[in-house]
Amino acid sequence: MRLLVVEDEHKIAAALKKGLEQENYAVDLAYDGEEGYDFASTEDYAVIILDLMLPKMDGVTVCKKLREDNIHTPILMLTAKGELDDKVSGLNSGADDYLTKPFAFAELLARVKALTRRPKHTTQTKLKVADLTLNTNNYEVKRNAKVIQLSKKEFALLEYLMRHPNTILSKDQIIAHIWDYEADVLPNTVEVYIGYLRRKLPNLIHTIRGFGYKIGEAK
Amino acid sequence: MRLLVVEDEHKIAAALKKGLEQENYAVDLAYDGEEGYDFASTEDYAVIILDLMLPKMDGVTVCKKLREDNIHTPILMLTAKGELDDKVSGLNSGADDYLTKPFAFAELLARVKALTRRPKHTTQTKLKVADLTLNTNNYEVKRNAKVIQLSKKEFALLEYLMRHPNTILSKDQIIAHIWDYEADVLPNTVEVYIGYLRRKLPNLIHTIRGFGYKIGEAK
DNA sequence: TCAATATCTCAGCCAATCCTCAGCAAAGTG
DNA sequence: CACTTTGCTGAGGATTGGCTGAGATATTGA
Repeated sequence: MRLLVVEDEHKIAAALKKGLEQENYAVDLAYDGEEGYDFASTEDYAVIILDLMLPKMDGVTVCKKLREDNIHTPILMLTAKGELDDKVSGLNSGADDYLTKPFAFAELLARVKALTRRPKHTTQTKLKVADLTLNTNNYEVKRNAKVIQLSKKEFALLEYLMRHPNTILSKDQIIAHIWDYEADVLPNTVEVYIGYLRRKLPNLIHTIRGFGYKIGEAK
Repeated sequence: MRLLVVEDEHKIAAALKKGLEQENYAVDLAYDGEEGYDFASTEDYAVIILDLMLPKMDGVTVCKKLREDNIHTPILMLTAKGELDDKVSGLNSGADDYLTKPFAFAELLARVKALTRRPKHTTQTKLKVADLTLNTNNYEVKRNAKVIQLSKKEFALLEYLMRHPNTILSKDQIIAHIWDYEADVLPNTVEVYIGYLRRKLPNLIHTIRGFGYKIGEAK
């Protein structure tokens, strides 16, 4: 599935491209409004991720022009913090959803998935690994019918692990996925959260020294 | 595929050129920022490998100027250790990825491949030799469906051997590829690691006395 | 507002891993 | 065979990676 990211901050653009490609999307980048508009009106995208503040042509204008051209590709608008009015104008201009910076990548991914409208059975909302289930609709984690209480971060980490079974996820990947791009947390923080999860869910998360972590049945 | 390396330390520049050429890239070298900028804006490269600290014009400036000229060639920025802020400024200036010195050549190669975005099926992630498979996605090594545990260095060495089947790799080549250029390890270290691998994976790695090692079926 | 909870860092510990060394084995040479 | 060169391997010290308890700071909720 092909996505367009229109974002002038290269750091963010590069991070999104990398993350989305890991999730098997094909990603095109545009660095200003005009370029974004050109791409969007030439190519056929599943979703357009569009920053609000852009050089040459701002997001709202891009959005409006596309809608005038009868291009109804779903648009996810990125707005800087505190620009609440912009949210409104973003939605009025024809955007389908918005996200406030700084956001965690996992957050963006969830919205993109919602917009691609993969019917429910494709976007897994009930994840299962061994005797553990995680429901992303009601944020409930159960092990053998017993509910486990998790904090927000613990839940996000567990969800990420469970969405990538049989995959080793490095601490850096985990940080890039769970924390927002301004956060700058230490790898040790991941170790600590893995520790928390293991206390509540023993024998499920495995360390692969030098590489990262992996979830799965006891070996 | 043509690459540009902009690096003032001749030792590193030469090592990169040599290694990349062995991987069938054509490599141009530039030794300062101005020269690098000239090359980059004249020729057409698949990726630009750009040191941050450079005489005449630093990497960030080169990067910014190129982007202003609307040259969006993927840039891999090399930053010295401990210059964490530089990472940020590197990405903000328009670089697509960065690598902290000192790095192992294998590391750089992986990033270059990621940036040229040879789609997944072109960059082999599942290597196979005889009854042995190595998966670079989940770092899993299997022999006849049986998982073999390897340390990081062991894995890197095995991957290098498997990526060059029917090729004799000398100890020096192995050192240049797996260890970073500051490491300066003895050839004997390679012998030791070959020994470790042989213990875990008997009858696969062959010594060609005087030349090096080669992986393959028992002869 | 105050207490409970959550987030994140830090320092110290332990164990796996890395790498060197020295002695031995095997191969090559006259 | 004697001698040299090259490779192999067990032992062990140094280094690194990962885990955890303690605590400082931020956030939430009564």
